[in-house]
Amino acid sequence: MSKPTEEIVQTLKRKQLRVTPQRFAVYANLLSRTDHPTAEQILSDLNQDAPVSSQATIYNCLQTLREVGLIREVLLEEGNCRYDANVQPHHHFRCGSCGAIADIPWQALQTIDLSHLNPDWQVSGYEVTVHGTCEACQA
Amino acid sequence: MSKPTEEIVQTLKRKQLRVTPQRFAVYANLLSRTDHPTAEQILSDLNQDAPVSSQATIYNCLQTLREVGLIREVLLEEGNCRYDANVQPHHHFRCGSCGAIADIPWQALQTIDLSHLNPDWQVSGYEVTVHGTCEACQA
DNA sequence: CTTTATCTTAGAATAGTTCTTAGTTAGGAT
DNA sequence: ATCCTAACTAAGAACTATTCTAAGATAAAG
Ligand SMILES: [Mn+2]
Ligand SMILES: [Mn+2]
Ligand SMILES: [Zn+2]
Ligand SMILES: [Zn+2]
Repeated sequence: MSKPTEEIVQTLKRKQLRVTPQRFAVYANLLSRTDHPTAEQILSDLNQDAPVSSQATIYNCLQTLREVGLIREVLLEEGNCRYDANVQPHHHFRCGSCGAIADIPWQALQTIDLSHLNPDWQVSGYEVTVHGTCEACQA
Repeated sequence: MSKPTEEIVQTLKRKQLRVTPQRFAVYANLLSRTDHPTAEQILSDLNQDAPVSSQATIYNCLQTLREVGLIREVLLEEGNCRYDANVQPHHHFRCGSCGAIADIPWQALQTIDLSHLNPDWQVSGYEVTVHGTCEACQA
């Protein structure tokens, strides 16, 4: 999922965003991982060698990136907002033991027919959350 | 979904819980509604006429009721934990405009085949979240 | 009735996130 | 190349949702 630097820069510019070191770092970090980190995890990852960004800026960057549709939130546990640079439709698996979240490709599950739901609703999409235990957490 | 008082009392006792006025009120309130309220909404609902419960007790009750499996959390928007007295498997519809959450009966959607997912995962269940706009929010 | 483990509560504490405000800067304009 | 400024960063304060503390109250068993 990791992209070359120049491609990331172009992606940000295409969204009319100034390419600051912090914003680049946050987006590049999210693109490089598939573990749906929290803001706090991104912060400590970026600053582990040398200070790169403040906490407030991480939150600002995440919010901005979300507003332009480059990243999205994943809400699967209380009080923990996780982020995902994969904005294509896909599903998630969550380990109830360790909290790990993994992607499930859209095509891995059959398409669900939503045509018989409440006709008053204007449906725009859906996603499936699968619950279970990951390999590492099985006794 | 509302149940007679005695039935609620018996349900709590069956779970070895002391039937306090506050705990009864929280559970009865949740049973009487299908809108997946937040702790704050339950609090103000219970106390609107006369003081019935403190904030801390609402949180305590919700946690206890969840631990014994009488209610469950519904996490569909950031920073807002909602509660549901319907603990049978079912799906949810969320209006992206007003945030309203509605139940979708389990049988309303076809069963999803999860047998071809990562075999290292021990799958225990799943649920579908449908996104869209509710009737009231359509222009 | 007594007894006591459980429960409630006000207020303090905590954690995640957002706000404020002053200084910095990316990048278009000159 | 330098200037200009709207956009951005950042430290700390503020805010909000939730949990903790510890002291008094009570459901319900005996
Ligand atoms: Mn994902
Ligand atoms: Mn529900
Ligand atoms: Zn796990
Ligand atoms: Zn709506």
